Amino acid sequence: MKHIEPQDHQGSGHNHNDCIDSALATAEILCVQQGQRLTKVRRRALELIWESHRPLGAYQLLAKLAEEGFNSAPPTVYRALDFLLAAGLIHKVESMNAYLGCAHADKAHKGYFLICDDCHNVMEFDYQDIHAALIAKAAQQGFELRAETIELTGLCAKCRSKVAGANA
Amino acid sequence: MKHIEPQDHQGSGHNHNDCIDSALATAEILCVQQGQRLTKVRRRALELIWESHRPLGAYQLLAKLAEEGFNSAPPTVYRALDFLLAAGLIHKVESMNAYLGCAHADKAHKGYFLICDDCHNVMEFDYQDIHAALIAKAAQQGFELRAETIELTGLCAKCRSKVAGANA
DNA sequence: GTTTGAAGTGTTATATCATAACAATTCAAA
DNA sequence: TTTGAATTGTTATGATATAACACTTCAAAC
Repeated sequence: MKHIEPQDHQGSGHNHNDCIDSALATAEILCVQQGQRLTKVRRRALELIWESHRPLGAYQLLAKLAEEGFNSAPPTVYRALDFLLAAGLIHKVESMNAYLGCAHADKAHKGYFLICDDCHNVMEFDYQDIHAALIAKAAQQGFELRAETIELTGLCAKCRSKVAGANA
Repeated sequence: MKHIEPQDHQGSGHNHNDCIDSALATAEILCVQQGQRLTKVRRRALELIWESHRPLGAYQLLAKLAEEGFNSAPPTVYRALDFLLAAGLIHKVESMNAYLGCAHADKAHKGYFLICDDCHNVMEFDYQDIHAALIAKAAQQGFELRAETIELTGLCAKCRSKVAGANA
């Protein structure tokens, strides 16, 4: 069982800017390697998604881009999102219709998420045991797995103690 | 590891009407037990969802209901869907924005799905091992699990052989 | 350095999914 | 039968996403 990589860093006492910088650097390298162009709007979209501590909706992102002088029509943002998704630089959280920076874009992986119902923070985790079990389970049915959407919701540790405190 | 309960029955040589009847009968019993009212529109919505072999979109369902003289405004269908979801009689497939009859509404369970990218059929499966592992994994992080969205996409056995045949 | 063609972007319009708010009706318990 | 909660009707709007076609950019081929 591997450890969780926290996707959200609020309160963890470190400089989130480092994460953004690191994610952007990784993105640049990956795009060059794959002959993809990380254009201005794509790059800025990725930064903005990373700057948000929570999954960002397409129209929230569009508003931020528009503020900075980018074209403010929906296709702009959806094209950027499509690119970033295809490049594995972000994930879509299906149950929230929102988008999240991926902290390990350089490693092939699935996005497994723990989503807090209260603070809406999301942790991405990697869990090879479950992944292997799901592949095996699907194969048993003659099913060839392509993608996995694993989104778990509930209460994070911080919000649980907050609730407990309120009740005390 | 438990066996898969096929949610879609096309080609499996049995009478799908039996499944619908059984699901409806279960629904009636559950509603009575819980003091809930399975009204005309709710009942018919559930039947229509079951009659579809694939997850049904809210507006597809709305169109079918409208054909039969039910009110054709969106709130009608979303209210029915909300009721059926809350009662555990249907599931929402988040990655498709579509709704699916639940074959074991009488047993508390999570909806785990195998979704074919090609024919869009969906199989629901129950997998206690994974469920337990996910709970444990979440608990390890101090996270209290409430709901799970597990949606696996790929190619079902039938579509795999179809593709193989086309290439032969 | 010009051509050229593919990739990317701008723009308008529209499709698709979902809910807010308030009025009217139904239905069972008091 | 009243009465109040649940349900449904109705209008409007919000939220998410894509189609279609024109225009621009940019790098490789010439």
